[in-house]
Amino acid sequence: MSEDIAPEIVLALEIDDPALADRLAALLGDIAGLRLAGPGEKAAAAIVSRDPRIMPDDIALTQRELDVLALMAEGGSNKMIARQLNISVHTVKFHVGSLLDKLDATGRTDAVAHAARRGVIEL
Amino acid sequence: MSEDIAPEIVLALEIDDPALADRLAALLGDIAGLRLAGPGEKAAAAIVSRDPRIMPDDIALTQRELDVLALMAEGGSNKMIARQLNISVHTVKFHVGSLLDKLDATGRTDAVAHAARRGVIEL
DNA sequence: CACTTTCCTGGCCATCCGGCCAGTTTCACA
DNA sequence: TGTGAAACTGGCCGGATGGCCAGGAAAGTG
Repeated sequence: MSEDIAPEIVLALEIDDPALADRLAALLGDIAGLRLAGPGEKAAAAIVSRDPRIMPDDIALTQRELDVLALMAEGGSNKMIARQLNISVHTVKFHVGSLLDKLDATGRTDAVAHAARRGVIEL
Repeated sequence: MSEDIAPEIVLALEIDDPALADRLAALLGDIAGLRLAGPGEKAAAAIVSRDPRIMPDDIALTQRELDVLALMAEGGSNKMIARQLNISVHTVKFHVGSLLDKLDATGRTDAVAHAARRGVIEL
């Protein structure tokens, strides 16, 4: 038993919804063997939002937009995405434009970041 | 009173490491107001692995690179980043180039995605 | 003192990106 | 049938991006 007592498990709380975050913090705040991570602290695991952060209907993404978005998140250029999906670069730009619009992003990098934050895509 | 008590928070436990998963399950198993999700059950949040996917030393990012990276993740253009950091666009490009190199990315979008995956930045 | 690292700046240029215009097809739904 | 949404394609063009070259200044280390 050199493995002396299990060290505390440090949990990062990464929840956007303040209400939910508060409730979780309260519930988890004083459990022996478990501690919430401070800002910037390294954690063994994180609690992340899994609620289908509902996307307002008017900005629901179409299947094709999701296809393009996924490839964007992989760092694909318009040209590469076009090849992957067997469509023209123009069409890719068209979908990218819609994505920037719907995700309220300034560019493709911003679009991917927003989508990831909203849980639309998983990095 | 009318605010009838907060409903249970359902947490999904998505940890690969069996040991860590077991310990967490044990710790969280009987907390009032909180319940672990069954298989397939929808959860309000999930506990995911956040193991410090260590960054090899040779790709350690400098402070300035982290500054630029953070602003990139916010969708900032080279010009905007330059203004924010009070440096020239050329210098921003220089740091972006280093980032693409170190993160093995094909472009700024890819760089941000990689950095997020590695836990270098938080989206 | 040399030496290295980090940070900084400039020019040049091919390519990519995103916004604008315009159009066609297909399919579901009223 | 017509009306709309989605997907697709094209041209055009200003600006952004990224790679290449070349340097300089400051701080820390041997």
